[in-house]
Amino acid sequence: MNTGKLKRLRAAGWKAGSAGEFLGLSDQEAALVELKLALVAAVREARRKHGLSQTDLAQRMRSSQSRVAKIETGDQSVSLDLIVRALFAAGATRLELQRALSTVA
Amino acid sequence: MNTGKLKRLRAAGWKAGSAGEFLGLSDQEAALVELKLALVAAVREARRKHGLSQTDLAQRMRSSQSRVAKIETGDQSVSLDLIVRALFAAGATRLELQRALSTVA
DNA sequence: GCACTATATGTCATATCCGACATATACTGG
DNA sequence: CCAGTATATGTCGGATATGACATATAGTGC
Repeated sequence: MNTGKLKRLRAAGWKAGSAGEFLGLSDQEAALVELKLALVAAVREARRKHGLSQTDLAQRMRSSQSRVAKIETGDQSVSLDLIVRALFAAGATRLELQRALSTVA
Repeated sequence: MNTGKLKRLRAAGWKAGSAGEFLGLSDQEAALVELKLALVAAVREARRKHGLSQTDLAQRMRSSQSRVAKIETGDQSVSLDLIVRALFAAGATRLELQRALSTVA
């Protein structure tokens, strides 16, 4: 077996670390979830701003109405990629994307 | 009759089925690719800034060195979700993420 | 009540992504 | 040269996300 690799991994450890640096994975995942929620809100806003229905947006993304609904309701099966694609397809600009990120708690 | 909606669409320059829609999709995809590349650069920057090797970062993300390498080389198998998770795991703040987005062409 | 539109929810086959592993390259200090 | 470290690339089985479809709910105009 490859114990050498394990040793190297252990030796490498978690560098750059004061105690506070030892952030749990859950914190990172919480940040990602909050980020997604902020963008999801931006999608709905951008879509309505441009007078599009979910079906309209779905066509622009080459997706389906049900998937757009899942995007906007924060369904856990929806990736960040899809959210951002929806945002652009809904006519949001990069600046609006940045602005949406500012609203993250 | 729901002509109000059509008016709003036209006013916003969003006629369904127009040539602009065709171009729109490739523009949207180009925007997503550029966005990913900007974040990928930010990952490498944040990782080095905190003195982490790819293996270190992989441990923090509960991933593998090879996947981190793929993230940083812009491998097409890497999702935006994973890039952002890497960014946070590398110790980047939400502000740094926003700043990275500002560098998109 | 009925037809129409918009949005939400559940399911499913398949497409895409993931971690892991092997391995390659390159750079470093004995 | 050799051993150790860092990064890159190819592959693969299993995990997750996707579009599509059916269907549900709710609102509007007739």
